[in-house]
Amino acid sequence: MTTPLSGRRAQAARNDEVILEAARTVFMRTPDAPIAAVAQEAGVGVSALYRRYAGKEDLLATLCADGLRRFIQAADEAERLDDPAAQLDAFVRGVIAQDVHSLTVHLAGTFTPTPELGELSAEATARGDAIFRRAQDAGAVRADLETTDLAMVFEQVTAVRLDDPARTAVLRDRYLTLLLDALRPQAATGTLPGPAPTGAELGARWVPRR
Amino acid sequence: MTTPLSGRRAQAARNDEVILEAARTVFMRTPDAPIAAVAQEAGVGVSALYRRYAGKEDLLATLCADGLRRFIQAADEAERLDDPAAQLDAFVRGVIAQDVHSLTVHLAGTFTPTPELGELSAEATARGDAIFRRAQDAGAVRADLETTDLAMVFEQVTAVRLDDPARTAVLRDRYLTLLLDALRPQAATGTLPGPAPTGAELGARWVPRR
DNA sequence: CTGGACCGGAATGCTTCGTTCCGTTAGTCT
DNA sequence: AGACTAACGGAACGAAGCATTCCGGTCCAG
Repeated sequence: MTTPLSGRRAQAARNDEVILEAARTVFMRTPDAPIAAVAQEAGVGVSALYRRYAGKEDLLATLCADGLRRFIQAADEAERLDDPAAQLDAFVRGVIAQDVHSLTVHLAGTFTPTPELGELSAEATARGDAIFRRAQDAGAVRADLETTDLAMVFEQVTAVRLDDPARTAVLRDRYLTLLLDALRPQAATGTLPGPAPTGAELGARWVPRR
Repeated sequence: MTTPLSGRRAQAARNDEVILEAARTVFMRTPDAPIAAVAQEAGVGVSALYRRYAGKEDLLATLCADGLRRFIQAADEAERLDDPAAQLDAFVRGVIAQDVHSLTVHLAGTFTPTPELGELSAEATARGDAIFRRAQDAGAVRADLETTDLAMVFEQVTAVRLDDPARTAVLRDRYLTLLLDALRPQAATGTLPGPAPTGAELGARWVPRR
């Protein structure tokens, strides 16, 4: 009943999930890990991987799309709250908790983008933008910040990384809390220098490097 | 008069500087760049490099020591100011402006450490600690922060990185300003979660990986 | 004029992958 | 029961990237 499929076929179906999970684990830790590392983490041979994905790019693109869906899902969950400030808080924490950034931006540029990824990316951006704007309109975010700054906040917190994943999560929570405090208008002592990142600057990361 | 040494020897002496400068530029942008990239940036052949350094490790260690000295120098300059709060501000901005973090932590672990590096590192840590403590004692820094948090702030701001170096500097200034605002006691809405990083956690990055 | 310090850059040998190949196993079907 | 074959594990292969070495040239110094 847990597995409607029997024997061999069930094993294969289970492997689908195990492999995807292993890939997420491995590439989150090391974006340029070899395929063999994923196989080892999953406890399978490399051929089990190539049976499911045409190549490394294919796997990476799948993971990236998955990451964008998690990003959108984090927006969904956050928007269930009433207060715009609470929404932004929940959204940002959700994105960081799932380490979505490692799954998207850090993987982007290692494969040629598909149309689907473009659409997902556009939706993700729009959703984050909406949440941010509402919080800002509600006076919960200092006026000299823009939506694109959010991407950089993700980038910065994601840079906190130790060998131990659990410890990393705790530390990220620490600095995320610090940064969320910083976003409030009350924290401002002056005006932030420089223009915020442009969409083009952020989008540049999606084009394959070299 | 610009070159007391003549002809061939002068060229060589000039190359010393050009090569080190090129190495700094290249490895700051790409910590795992090939030697050939440094040679190209310097406009020389690879043999000019190997004439001066025993190998890549040697060059990297030199660069790393140089970075630590810049770190200490940033502390020197900051301490010329009177106000402890201003000292901390100047120190942090100085470290980021020179991208010292890319020159030290990001390079560490790619070579076997020398005793000299250990000493430099210890001094650098102590100097940063002193500046931080004074600022905190003066009430300019929230009480739930520790010196080791400073390292993580550097780590995070350094993660802001675009293709254009000039633009990167501007953006880092933007987020550094945001973070410096966040360090003040007035910005706190609660207590930061999780313990700050330990010295051991930060030191782990200096041991060669794998 | 000439020896040799300095160089530029090709050649070398090694390591690290992505991908393919082949023999094996264990459900499945008659 | 006895093939048949989907699904594997993992070694083998070939391509790339790179640190380091080597082999002529070049151009002062003496």
